[in-house]
Amino acid sequence: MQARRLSKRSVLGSKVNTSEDAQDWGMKGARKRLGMGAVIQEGAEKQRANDKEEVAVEQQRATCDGEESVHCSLKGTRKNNKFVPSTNQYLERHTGHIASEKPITYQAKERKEAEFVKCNSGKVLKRAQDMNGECTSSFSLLEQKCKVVSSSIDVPHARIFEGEADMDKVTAAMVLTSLSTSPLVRSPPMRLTEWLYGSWKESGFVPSSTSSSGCWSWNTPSDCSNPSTPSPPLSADSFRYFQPLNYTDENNEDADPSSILFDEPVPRKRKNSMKVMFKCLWKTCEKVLSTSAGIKKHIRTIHLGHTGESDENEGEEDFYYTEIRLNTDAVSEGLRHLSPFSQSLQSPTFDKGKREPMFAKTATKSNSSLSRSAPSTSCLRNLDHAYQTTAPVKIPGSKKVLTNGNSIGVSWILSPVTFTGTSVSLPSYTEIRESKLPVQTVLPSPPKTGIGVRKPRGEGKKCRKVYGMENRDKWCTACRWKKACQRFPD
DNA sequence: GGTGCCGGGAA
DNA sequence: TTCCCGGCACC
Repeated sequence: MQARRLSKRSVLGSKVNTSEDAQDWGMKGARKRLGMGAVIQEGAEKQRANDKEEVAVEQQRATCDGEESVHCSLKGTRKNNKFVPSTNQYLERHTGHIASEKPITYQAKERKEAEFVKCNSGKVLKRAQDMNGECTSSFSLLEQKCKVVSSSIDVPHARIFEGEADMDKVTAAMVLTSLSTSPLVRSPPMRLTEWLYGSWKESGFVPSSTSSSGCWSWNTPSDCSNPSTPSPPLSADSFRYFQPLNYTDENNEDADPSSILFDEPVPRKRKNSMKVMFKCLWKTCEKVLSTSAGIKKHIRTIHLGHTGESDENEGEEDFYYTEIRLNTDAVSEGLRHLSPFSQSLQSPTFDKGKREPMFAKTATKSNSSLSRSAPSTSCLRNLDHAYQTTAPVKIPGSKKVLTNGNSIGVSWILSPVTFTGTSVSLPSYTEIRESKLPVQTVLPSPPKTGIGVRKPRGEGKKCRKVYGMENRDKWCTACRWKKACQRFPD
């Protein structure tokens, strides 16, 4: 039975709340909320199916200002179409998983009556009850602009089989009738990692026979005004779900709600081939937002724990995010792969999971020192023994002019050549691209016969020949020290 | 072999 | 930094 119920949930939902979770919670019924349209038609006749109280797991969606929404799997009870989440469920706000059923560490995050919990690992948890749609008002007070939307998650082909609407739809219909307002309806969120790993299409989810409807819907008992609009199906166009949900994003104009509210997705206007996103570099945090303001707010709020809008530590969050460019331009893509910055940003070997915030900070802060110190080593050496500098090294694929101090190619080209002995990891931050690297003019080397070839012996007489071994004390210091003669230089 | 001097060690 | 020297390349 359990499996049957669980199977009703969407793929995305099943990722959020696995059947294992349900077992652990002793769940007797995991209900999926379904498309509203069909529910309204068949709601009454199956109302009684919801009259009994049962342990349930609700999947809900919370969308907060400046953040992508998260799917929450709440454990609780259901009676008369009212879902009452169990108390003391603390949800990890990014995944929606229940991270704890006990408060961990109360931080100074209290806003109004709700609890805002931050555990030692840095995760910010929120009590499940506050995430519940029925607690929208208090949650809104808590998060101010936050909206909490209860929803299940869509299955693309659900609308095809709307005729098979079943009890679950009825349930949704019943809830609908109690709704009076609704938050802005958003498309189902899809986290970057989930999208990348294709959990949606590759999880092998097959709708059960009891419910083939996979429409994702929203069900906020007290906060619903656009109740019956089915969401667009996930498809190849689901790339657009990269666009994080952010109510206050200034750049959100391309996240046209109308394209989400209706069946047929409106093709997103394409300003150019590049889509710049901002990715949180906090350990284990994969958050990607479309604007720097959004990611800053995310970092400030979630990771740094800054509650207000104070300027305290202003700018610190800059160290914890990076810019990524989601492009559709293959040419520029190839070019960027030549850059270490791009590589560090996009290379699959870039281990984001191991990136520590402090590393990011250090790397960025060392930016200036890096650009100061490392190349200066080269310069010093060039100045010290300019006559014996090694031959110019060709960098395949590089056509950068070394005399351009602002070019990002400078450090890149110099690093493998002159950073000998010490591996220098270049920070992968946007700032370095824009920072004014010290002008690093590589001194032109005189013609050489080859690397490591000594300078031709000078023709002029040296102290040794002039004064002879007998008068060694008359030699110049360099000659006495078997260095290049300073008295009779070539 | 003589010479110039680079590279590196010791104080 | 100064002093010294092994060792290499050039003549």
